[in-house]
Amino acid sequence: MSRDFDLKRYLPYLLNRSGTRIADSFSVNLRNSYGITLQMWRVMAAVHHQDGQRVGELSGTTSIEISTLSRLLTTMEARGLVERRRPSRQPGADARVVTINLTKDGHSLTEAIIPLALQYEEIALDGLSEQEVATLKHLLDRLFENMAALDEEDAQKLAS
Amino acid sequence: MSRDFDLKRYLPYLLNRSGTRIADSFSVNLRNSYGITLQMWRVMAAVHHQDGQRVGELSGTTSIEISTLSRLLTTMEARGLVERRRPSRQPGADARVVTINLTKDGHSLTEAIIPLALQYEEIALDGLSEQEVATLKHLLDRLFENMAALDEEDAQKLAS
DNA sequence: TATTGTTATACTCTATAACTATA
DNA sequence: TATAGTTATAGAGTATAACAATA
Repeated sequence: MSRDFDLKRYLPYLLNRSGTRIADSFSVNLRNSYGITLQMWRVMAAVHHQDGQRVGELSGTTSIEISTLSRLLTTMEARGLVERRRPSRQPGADARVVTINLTKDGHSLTEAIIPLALQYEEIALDGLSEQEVATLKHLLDRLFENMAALDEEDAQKLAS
Repeated sequence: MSRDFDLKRYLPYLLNRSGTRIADSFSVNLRNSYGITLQMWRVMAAVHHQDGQRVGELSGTTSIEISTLSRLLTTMEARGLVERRRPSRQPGADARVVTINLTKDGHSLTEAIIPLALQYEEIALDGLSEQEVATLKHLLDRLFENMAALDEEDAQKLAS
């Protein structure tokens, strides 16, 4: 084992295993209890948070790749959870844009799932102090921002 | 927007977006520079950390589903990165078990990638104090342990 | 020409279950 | 009967590129 690489203290490893563990468990529960996938929940939670997001924007907030998202939206539209809108001919509107809204049913389903989602968060954070929770969330935000600052060009230069 | 559900402060969301951002960027770099996938790297890093793990064990340490892993190992074996072993007829050995080792090439490739992996970690953690890094890693460990304590039976009872 | 979103294709990953060989 | 691992199949997700409509 390499002296300077300790998997058990390697951030991407720690991030991946806690993330997938929560995701996998919640995913099973969503399917069994509500018949939806985790990705559908992510879309619903994101649109619930901010209604009328563009498809590209939504791809960013959900971390779902845009072509996957476009087809996912078609499925969700067919199931009556969301609707696509071409922002009508307002002055200066960009007619290429498509915005996404929750339907009434989609909104109700989201509200119904939220308590379960919060229970999972509570279980994950069990035993942590308010202060620790705040610190953790703050630091996760920092990681995200730090990675955002790394563009593709810079990333390619890393492998030397 | 529901009063008690703030996506921007929702742990699974924060975890997922920082995790996928690091993973996506590293993944592109691994493919372009070394011709391997992120999942292959995860296997290599896990076996590098502890040689001779069983397939089931390795599924746990890599968070890769076991049937996916089994086929991935076949691919990696064909590329000369790892080898499968039936622990030979030692007294009391379980002949059903298959253990995984890095080949010499697999080991060299892993060692070659480690500096890049550490650079990604450094970028993600940029600007954080030693203390903050230690806290973050500790808390991510806690999350993982908390989720491990939740078995499937308990999980099903959550949706009420 | 560039951008927004959709669609097509091939590939990877997951979920489930059947299968083998052991125990 | 149960367990470790492999394999088969179908369904999701990703990567890439081509495409239509609009800017």
